[in-house]
Amino acid sequence: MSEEKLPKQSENFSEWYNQLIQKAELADYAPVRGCMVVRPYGWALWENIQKALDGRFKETGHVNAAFPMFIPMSFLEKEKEHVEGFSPELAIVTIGGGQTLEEPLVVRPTSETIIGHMYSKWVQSYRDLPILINQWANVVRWEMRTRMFLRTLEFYWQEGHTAHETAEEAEEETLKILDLYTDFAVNEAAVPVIPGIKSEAEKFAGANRSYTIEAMMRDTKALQSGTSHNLGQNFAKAFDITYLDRNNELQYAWTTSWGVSTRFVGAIIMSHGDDQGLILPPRLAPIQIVIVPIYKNEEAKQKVMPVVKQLEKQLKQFRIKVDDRENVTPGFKFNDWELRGVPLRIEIGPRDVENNSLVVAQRDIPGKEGKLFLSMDHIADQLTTILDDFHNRLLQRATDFRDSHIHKTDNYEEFKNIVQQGWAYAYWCGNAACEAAIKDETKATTRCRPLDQEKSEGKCVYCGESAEYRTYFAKAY
RNA sequence: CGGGGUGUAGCGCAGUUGGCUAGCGCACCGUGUUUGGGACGCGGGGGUCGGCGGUUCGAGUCCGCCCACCCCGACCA
Repeated sequence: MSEEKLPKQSENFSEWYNQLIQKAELADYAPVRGCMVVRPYGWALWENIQKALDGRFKETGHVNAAFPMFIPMSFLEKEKEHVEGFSPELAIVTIGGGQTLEEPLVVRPTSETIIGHMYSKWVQSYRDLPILINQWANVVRWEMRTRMFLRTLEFYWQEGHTAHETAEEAEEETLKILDLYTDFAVNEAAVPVIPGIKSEAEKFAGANRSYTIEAMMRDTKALQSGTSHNLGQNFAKAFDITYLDRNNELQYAWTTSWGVSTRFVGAIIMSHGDDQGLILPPRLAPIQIVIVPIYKNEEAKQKVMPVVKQLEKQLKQFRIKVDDRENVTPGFKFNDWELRGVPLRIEIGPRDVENNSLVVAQRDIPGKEGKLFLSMDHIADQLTTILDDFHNRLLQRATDFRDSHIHKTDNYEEFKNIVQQGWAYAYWCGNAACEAAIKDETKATTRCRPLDQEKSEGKCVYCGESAEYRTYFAKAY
């Protein structure tokens, strides 16, 4: 429950974000720098994200397993790019049970290495492939600068790790997962994302190719919201994942990895929230509908509460909460649940009981405009439709916002202005030097080259050399 | 790691040139009146003043060291 008003998004987006997380009780600062405690409301949201993703993984033939959190230091060192990428941010355990360990143990920053090690034991023949394993886990990356959900020392995620017979199958898997992530983001979270390919500089340490779904937050910054990597044979060679193929010849397997983390909670907060607080997408919201009973005295309460209880039973198919707190006023409750982003609020007072009606307030439409005055008849069906419409409006609003802040440009001066308040969509020659110079001069990084883009003729927005594709450039989290 | 800032009740803060039993708002507990857009009265509980050491008759206040966190930078899937 919170008393003071939230800062306005337009005035201080970053404070808005930090305070909202605490006031809405999604998470709290832990006593360790850079770590967070995910509170029940935040975790319930994450659980719904998990459910939506996990179902999709299972439908596409993946299974869950669990690998250890401790990884021998030497494993990390087996893949050169991988260790170079991760060594600055490793947490390393050197003492166990009071004894200095013979070999330090790394707290996993990601599990390619230890899973690669196991796959080399499990894979002998092409008949053992593909392996399609996912794990839900926590990982640790010792970041310099942290932010709740977006970048914490420890975070929760799923990491899928697959091994395949051929390069083609691995690439197919990588793209299949990118599609799955896109479908999840759009249809569950109402977060419009742009699926694309990462530049060499931005790709995963040890991957041949990294794909991403990029989302625009309401301050126009980009957030990488999920990634899918084609690891080629890099890890197979480092960990000796070999198999006898159909011609009885020894081959290295082709592997992939992919992940979505608690960072996605940040994506939801910053894609949909407004000055009143959170707006949660109905398919993921821990509470989809809150019922606030309204009465002035005991007599009115006796009339209202039985109807509320009856309605609660009738609406079991929804994630529903009756706010029967006696110590706060309905007005307070309205603001409280709006802060927490509950999509729909049902108000039932004596007048409604008389009329067999109720009031439904929609979180995304402020004030009286958003209130629907409905009959109790067929109320569940009505609410189903209202929630679907809600989802569609959220998605539409986020998409419109994004599209109106993306600008195509072929001029570097214009480019510099665009990335101050949006994304630039510009030709880039692919040269890392241009990418680095742009980052240096504008703070904008390459986000991705969208997959649905046709090859065309253009000139790099920075150096003027010929270029075949446009790339999104933006400031990013 | 560099620059800046802050540590006093759960949160936000005040506490003057060192001086009485360390205060205020919100939150919390009890109670009564309230309740369709953030209610109010009355009565309560809660503190090793970040830590250690020093100066002093006396330290939240002055000095030294340490610790933690925040912001900016460097860094970063």
